[in-house]
Formats: sequence, C-alpha cells, structure tokens
Amino acid sequence: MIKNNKAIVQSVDRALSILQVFAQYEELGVTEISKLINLNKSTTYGLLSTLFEKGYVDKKPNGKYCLGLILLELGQYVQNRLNVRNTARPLLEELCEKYDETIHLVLCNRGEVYYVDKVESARSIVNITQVGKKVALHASSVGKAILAYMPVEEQERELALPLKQYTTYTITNPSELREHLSLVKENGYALDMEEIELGIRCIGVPIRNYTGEVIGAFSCSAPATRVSSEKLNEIIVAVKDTALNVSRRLGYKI
Amino acid sequence: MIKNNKAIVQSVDRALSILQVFAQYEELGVTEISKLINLNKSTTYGLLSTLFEKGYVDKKPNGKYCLGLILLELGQYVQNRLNVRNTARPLLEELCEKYDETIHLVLCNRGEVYYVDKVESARSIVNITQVGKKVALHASSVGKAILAYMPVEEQERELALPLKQYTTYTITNPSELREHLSLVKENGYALDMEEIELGIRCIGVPIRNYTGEVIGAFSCSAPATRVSSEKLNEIIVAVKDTALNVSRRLGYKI
DNA sequence: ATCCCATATTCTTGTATGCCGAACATCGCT
DNA sequence: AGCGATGTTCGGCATACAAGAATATGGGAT
Repeated sequence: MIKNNKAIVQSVDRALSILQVFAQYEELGVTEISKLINLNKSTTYGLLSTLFEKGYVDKKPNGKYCLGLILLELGQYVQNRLNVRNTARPLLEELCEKYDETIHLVLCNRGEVYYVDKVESARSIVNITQVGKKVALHASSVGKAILAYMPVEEQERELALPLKQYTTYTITNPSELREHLSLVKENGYALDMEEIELGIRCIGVPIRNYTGEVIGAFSCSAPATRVSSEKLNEIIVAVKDTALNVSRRLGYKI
Repeated sequence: MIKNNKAIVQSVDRALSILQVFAQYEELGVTEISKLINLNKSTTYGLLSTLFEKGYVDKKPNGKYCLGLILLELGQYVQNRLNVRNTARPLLEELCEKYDETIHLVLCNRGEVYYVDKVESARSIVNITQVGKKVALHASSVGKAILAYMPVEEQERELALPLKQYTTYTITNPSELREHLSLVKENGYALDMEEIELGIRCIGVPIRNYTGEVIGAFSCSAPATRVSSEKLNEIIVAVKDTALNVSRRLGYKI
C-alpha cells in the first residue's frame, strides 16, 4: 500500500482521476473515460457508479456522465474559507472602485497558482479568467509576480516547461523571461503588456504572509487604450500600496 | 461488488465521505475524521493521503486537513455548465434591473435543491444565501415553490423532517405548511414573508423544462420596507412572466 | 423491420489490494 | 521529563476489487 513513500489507495486514486478528466470534457461515457484514463471498462464503471451514488457525477438525459452539483457545494466552501481572500477583499474592492478596473486575486497552492477571487468594475472588460482556473505563470502579471519570487530551482522548473504563446507579446523564450523576472523582483511589481490577451494590460504584485513568503498576488487589469503611461505609474503606486496593506493584515512586518 | 443493485467501490465511497464531512467542519485531523465516519484510523489515513496527493484536500500549517483548491476548480466547471443557468441568466438580469432587487436561481438535483446563480442589484441587501448552498425548502420562497409541485410522497418526506425555525415567521408546523403549499400551487408563486431572515421578503416561482416537470425556481428578494403591497403585486406579475419565458426557452410548451 | 456496431451494464473469479490492529514517531502540555 | 493525544508506518490476512467475458441496450444504416 505504500508507494513512493506515500499511502495511495488505488481505487480512490483512479476515481479522482475520473473526476479530473471532466475538467477537460463536459460529458463523457463509460467507454470514453476508460480509454482516457487507460482502465478496464468495467473497472471504470464501478468507480463511476460510486461517484454517481455520492453525487460527484451526474447523468445527463443523453446517458452521458458529467460533474455533479456536490462539487459546486464543496467548491463554495473552499472559496469561503480562503482567509487570504476574506482579508484582501475589502482592500481590493477599494482599489477596484478607485480606478474602476477589474482586480484579480490569485493564490499559490502546492506549486500551482489559482485565481481565487475577482472584483469586477462596472465598465468591466471582457475577461478570460475565472475563479478556480489555473494561472498562466509566464504570461500574466500575477503569474510573473509569483514566479519572480519563487526559489530558483522551482522557477527553473517552470521555465523549463513549454511556454505557450498567447499573443505576439507573450514571452516564450526562457532566458528572456528569466531576465524579465529579475527586473520584476527589482521593481516589486510585474506588468503584463498584452501578453495573454491583446488589448489588455495588467499590473500584478505579490502578497506575503507573516513569514514574508510570497503566497499569492493580485492584479489590476485594464484595456490598453485606457492606460496611458502616467496613468500606469499612478496605478502601480496604488497597487503596490494595497499589496503592502494586504500583506500587513496577514501579519507581514514592515 | 454489487450492493443494492449498484456497483459501489468501498474505498472510493469512504474517501468521498471524507470530503463530505468537510462540508461541516473547516479543518479536521486524521483521528477526528476516523471517528466521524466510523473508520479505522490507519484506513482513514490512507484515504486521506490519496485525497491529499490528488489535491482534493490540503494540509494547513497547523497540520489539520481541509478541502483542496481542486474542488474550487471543479465546482467552477459545474457552475458554467449548468445550461439552465445560462439560459435563465439574461432574463434574470433583466428582472434584476427592472426592480433593482436581488434574484436567486435554484435547481433541483436528485432530491436536493441548490442555489446555482445570483444576480445582485447595486443596492444589494445583506444576503445569507450563496451559490452552491442547499436551499431551505420550507423557509424560502424558492424552496416552497419547488415543494409545492413535488410528487406527494416526496413532499411528505420533506414535511416529515424537522422544520428549522429561522425567524418567528418560519412555518414549522407540517400541516400548516401543507396547507400553505396547496395555496402556492394554486397561485403559481410562493412568498417568503421574513420567514428565513427578518426584514427580507421574497417572491419565488418554479421553472419547468420541456416535459413540464418543475426543475428549479428563482426568486426576487427585497427588504420588507421596500415592498409595499401594490409593489408586491407588480413584482409577482413580472416574476411569473419571466418564469414562463425561462421555461419556454427550456422547451416548455404553453 | 433487421442487422450491426458501439456502448452500457452485469457476472464470475483469482489475487492483488486495501483494511485492520498494533507498533512507532511526533508533538504539545503540565 | 513524562504523559496523553495525535499523526504515521508496518505486516499479515481476508476481502473487496480489477479484469475479462458475457449479456443488455440502443441507435444508425440498409
């Protein structure tokens, strides 16, 4: 039962993998799933039935399976319990109101970075991001803000991965990105100049906890047309200031 | 492996039960969990480790376990894929704008009813409801709208459960509620007159699908002070009208 | 209608696998 | 230090699970 120094229960592991394939596919049949996770059909069927009984997957009228509403419930609990989010909320709302632009909050979790909150301005821009999604580390202001402060070996591991080109401005060259990140660290903020979506610019800053560790980041996103260079500088100051406030509320000293 | 005509995989079943206890407890240790679900400590440990490896639970700095961020991600997918929600959204937004009050959308799912969407007005009232939560069937307008149209035996099963008293106006007497529900059915809408939260009134109406079956409901919630009796009647008409529109878009005839 | 193919679901069986009890490690508390 | 209550590992046995095959079901094409 012990595998790689960890107690992994095979059937549970497999069942959870089933849930995860639904991240990519909205609906799937037994056979499809069994192929995707490389498992015997009847084995898959048993696991799926269990997930169904518990409400973790549902059956559509067409007979295909899909994710169940319980996941909505559990996801909601997660969201509400993220105390960083609760702490940051009011300050981010303030920031949102001040510039009337959208704010995104992201958190690091075991090597992954997720969007966990969003404060939308009334004149909201079209946004591809949504709460619960993983952050594109190399192509977003928040991602770069976090990358910049990672331990070197972790950062290098990320730089070694294929860097997806979202727009013509996306930095896809590892060494160029490495240089860029050291600049980010020097400045204390990261810019995203239409690197993930054309026409959108963001300013991202890291959030620290009481140990000084970077545990997340937030950003202010705006259409490029609304962000002149002096406006940009103004926002940078405000965003950095808010970040410091949030970090302090989380116990960060100085 | 076949139990009650269903193929249930024991360990998966147990692992999912572990996730579910976290609906009630924000953080738990191995021993606590094993007591709650009545399982051997080391068995619990194995399941928990698997959940942890996969990101379904996390470990807090204090060593306790809590729900993992993956659930946030999966919950998000569920939300986006609820097509009833997508269909209803624009109409509910229209309604929200018209009266500048908050709209809640709920859906039935295998005997449970969940809040799945919310359209908030600018002058939003304090609300205890949130997306992903289960609906209080006997004490909310949406809950009663759904209860009223349930098959009798299902309705009776609900009436037989303890009816929690939220405010002095909450109907906690089963026979009184039964009568109330027949009135709801006659009227085609349900009122919540401060029955779940003092000072809040709601008007709830059922949504039907192409088979005519009630599959959900939505409501308009407002502070009692803003809802005069003529205003109430006006809103009732609008809400019923919107409900019909939503149902039609889902294929309901007439 | 009929066949055919693909898919869902059930059955059976051997054995790997997950469960348990107990031992060990770690931590916080007095 | 010592105690009590946790988290974590170990080893053996029995059971619960995975796999393959067999059987339903259903939808499309002819």
